[in-house]
Amino acid sequence: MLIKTPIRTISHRHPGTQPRHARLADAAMQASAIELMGACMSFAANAEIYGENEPADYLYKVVSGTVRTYKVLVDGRRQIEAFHLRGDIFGFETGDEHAFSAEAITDCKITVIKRSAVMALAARDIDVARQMWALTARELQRVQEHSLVLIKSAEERVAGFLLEMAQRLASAGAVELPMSRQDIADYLGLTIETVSRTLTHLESEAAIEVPKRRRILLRNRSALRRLNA
Amino acid sequence: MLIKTPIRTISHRHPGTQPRHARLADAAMQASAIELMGACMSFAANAEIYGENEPADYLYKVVSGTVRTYKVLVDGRRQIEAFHLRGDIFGFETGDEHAFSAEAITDCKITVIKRSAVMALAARDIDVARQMWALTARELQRVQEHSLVLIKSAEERVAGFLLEMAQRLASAGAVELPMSRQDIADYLGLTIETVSRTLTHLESEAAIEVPKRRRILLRNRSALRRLNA
DNA sequence: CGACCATTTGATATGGATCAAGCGATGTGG
DNA sequence: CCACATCGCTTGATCCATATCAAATGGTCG
Repeated sequence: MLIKTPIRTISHRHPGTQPRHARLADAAMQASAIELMGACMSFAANAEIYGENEPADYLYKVVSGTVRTYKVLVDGRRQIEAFHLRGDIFGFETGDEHAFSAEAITDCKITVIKRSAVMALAARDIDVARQMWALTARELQRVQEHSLVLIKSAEERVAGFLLEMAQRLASAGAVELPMSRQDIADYLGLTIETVSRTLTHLESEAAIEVPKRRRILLRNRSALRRLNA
Repeated sequence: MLIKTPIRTISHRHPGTQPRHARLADAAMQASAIELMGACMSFAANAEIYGENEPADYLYKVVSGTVRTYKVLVDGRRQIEAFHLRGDIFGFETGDEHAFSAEAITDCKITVIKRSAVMALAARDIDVARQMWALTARELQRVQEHSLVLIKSAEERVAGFLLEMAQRLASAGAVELPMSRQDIADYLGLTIETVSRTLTHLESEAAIEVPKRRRILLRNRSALRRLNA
């Protein structure tokens, strides 16, 4: 069970951006208060956004592009914890250090929010506190679902992944994957070879079609859903 | 990857307990406000506490005994999401339905708290809101760690499990396991045979000692920690 | 004592990892 | 514009960890 993934670390540190103070006008609306207080930053593909064990001073919201958060185990295996797409917020860890590393998969624009500002806000404004709670709860749900994936067979994992991506990318027709096969493998706890073979197999069963490597058409969703157990 | 676990469902429904209103004196202390508002109930070993998809109207705190929360996949595989020991709070799901089922592993005493009461409290008292957030965040962290377990080898999983239990049960010397081998297997995503064999193997390596089936002595923690990767 | 259930142990099968090679798209220098 | 290198991915062959099937063991409870 050894997977040696070469780790790229094109560092690209963000400075101590001072967010201007946010207005609270519309705290009930989805993450609105949080959105207002951020500073926008750009990251090139494969740039590091933050590293494991760094102080978790910021929250991040994806404006465009895709981000992976992951952990590298002592023996070099990499487990991708999540893919973060446009609109997703990530980086809110429990402790005051990041438990995962984050990297841009594609070129990204990301809103960076000082955590202490959010916390201060949450201490005064109950709606902000509840919003943060809701975000954490949703993340919990996502991780719970993902950990169910990890006990399934390769085919079930890949089918589930495709359905998840189709849903989250809200793509009519084709799913345009932003991530490499290696990323998918490390997300699903499989090897790149198994992911590749499974895709080939699903294609031979006419469940999917792969016209380009990163473009996948879901031809038979119910077959995929059936596999999804 | 088929695991057929016979599911026991000795039903034992709890009534609509009306918690008396809580005092807020000491909200800063560990879950104190929450503790005060509960009604205590008893569950026999293997009794169902709640089922998947039931309305999640209550929160639960283990006073004594051990609880498992789990999900049964369509094909009969059972994945145990968590073991809840004395002091743990469980049942706070994201939606308004339980995403998992909960059963008493041993005879249990459990404090049952009406969720709406907690929510009402949280809407007024920011400390309660933050406490709930903190609990959710801790749970998130636990699940994240558990999902890392699921990509490891059998030996790593079992070693990790023993260390986790030793820590949580805070047991000097021996770990007294409240759960069966089948429970352990379903928690670790292994079969009962593999769990058994792995324990035997760890014993033959003098990393542990198993004087009784449910009692395990950790003889060489650093060896276990090494395995834990 | 006898029956039952949980657990261990043994034999075999298999899904996915590993090792190795081939392929196709993209980019680069001549 | 084409040879050539490179990179990401696929395909093939083999191996191994863990599942599966089957049986023995031992602890518990009537």
